[in-house]
Amino acid sequence: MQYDKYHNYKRFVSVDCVIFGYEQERLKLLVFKRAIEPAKGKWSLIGGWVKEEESVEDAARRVLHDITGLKDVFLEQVQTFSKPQRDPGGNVLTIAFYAMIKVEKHSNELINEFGAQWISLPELPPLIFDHDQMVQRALEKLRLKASYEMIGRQLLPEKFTITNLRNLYSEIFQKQFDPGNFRKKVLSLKILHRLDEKDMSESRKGAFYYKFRDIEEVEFVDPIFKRSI
Amino acid sequence: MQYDKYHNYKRFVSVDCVIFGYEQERLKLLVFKRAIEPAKGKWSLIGGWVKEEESVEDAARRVLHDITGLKDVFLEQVQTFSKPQRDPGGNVLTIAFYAMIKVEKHSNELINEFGAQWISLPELPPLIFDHDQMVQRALEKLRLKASYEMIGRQLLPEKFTITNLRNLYSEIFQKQFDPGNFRKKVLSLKILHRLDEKDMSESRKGAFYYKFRDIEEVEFVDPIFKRSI
DNA sequence: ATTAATAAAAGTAAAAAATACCTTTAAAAT
DNA sequence: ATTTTAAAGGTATTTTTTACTTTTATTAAT
Repeated sequence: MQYDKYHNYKRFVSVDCVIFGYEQERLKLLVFKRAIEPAKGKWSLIGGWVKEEESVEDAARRVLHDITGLKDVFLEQVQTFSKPQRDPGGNVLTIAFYAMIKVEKHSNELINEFGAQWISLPELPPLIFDHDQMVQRALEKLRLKASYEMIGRQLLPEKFTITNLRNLYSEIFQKQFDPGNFRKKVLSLKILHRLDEKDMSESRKGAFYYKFRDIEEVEFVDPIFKRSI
Repeated sequence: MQYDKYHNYKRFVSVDCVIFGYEQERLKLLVFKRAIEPAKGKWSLIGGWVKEEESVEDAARRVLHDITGLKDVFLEQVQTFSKPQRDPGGNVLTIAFYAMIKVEKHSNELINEFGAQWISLPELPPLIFDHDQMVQRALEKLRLKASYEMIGRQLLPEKFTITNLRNLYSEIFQKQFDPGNFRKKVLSLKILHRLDEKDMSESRKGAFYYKFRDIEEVEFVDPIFKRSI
């Protein structure tokens, strides 16, 4: 390697994952009891070392797979955190990711084994190191994404009602949306497909189940907000 | 250090900077003739090693200062690039940043010394490694930023005309904006302060110079696009 | 001194999008 | 048959965006 003389510029590199899920009409985060010192037993995000022969995306995907048993998870970089003192155990630079997973799909045994728990945002305990910051930035990213495209495909179960989708948005933005206007907006995007089945648990009339149309069918998705620039 | 047993997870870490400037009514990038092997003499972004005792932001700021002589430059993370084979010289993980600087303010001697050049986007030559990707992602970030807040404070000279600002936006988005509507939008944000002086070089009537109001004066800046969510 | 030329500045009308709010509907429970 | 409920489907108002027109301040030419 030509850069060997620069060996003192080497750093520990890890990834940390902010894992979003949606369960019982609440937006939740998968958090863990940390398994190693320092801060062993404290609440934290799940993370892992980045191996020499893998990219940070590969590492995050590997960590997620080890924990949830899931492949093909939605994953996006949040930001790199690199203050030399951020981790009292050593000078570790870490790349934060956020993921969205369908809670009902992942393997619970793995989660129990790792001392993990799904916790809704308002109930989230303080996390170790700068993990609270990571959560904050991940939320910002999620909100930004949700504001220019309709998300839910990665979080909601296969079939869901418009009310479920609206409630997901309420959870993400911590505000209420007008049911009629939200429905109008969502349906105008033409990304959903109505099933012939209804969810009868919430009302007399029942609410039609919908599912997201396959991405291949959807030629062009309008942004949620039309903008000129 | 408690993590010493994990020493094989150490990686070379560098930063690379996409430096935006605005000169002669064109959005430009500061690119460099690479000084070291491999790819010595080829066009590249400016980069540097991240030292053990600094954050990646500190490193990027240091690199920028060394090149331009400027402090307090606008700087934001773009994304981490980490494919093991991205740099043929070694397995280097790099955090890309983008910066905006006022071209007229920086020291030209430093730039000449480093074999640097301001080049407009359409004229940009192919860059080494994955630097073209970095430029693309930086541009996306810049566009996103410019679409929800009025930028220009970091790129334009102290005083400028609305036409200058509109032209900057045209360069960023590669499209024309209606002069009347752009003016109306910009002035409605109340972030500019009109001077009593005119630029007479572009028209008989002359165009008033403006400058950005101090950030302290500006209580709340409307986003460029009002959105509900 | 008057007029022509120019981009800046200001204004106006139409279209589109967002918002607030109202009515009807389908099914279940009484 | 009636009541109840959230869902579904409106409608009217307001706000924002877009397209286009008119006026203005100044210089240069006549």
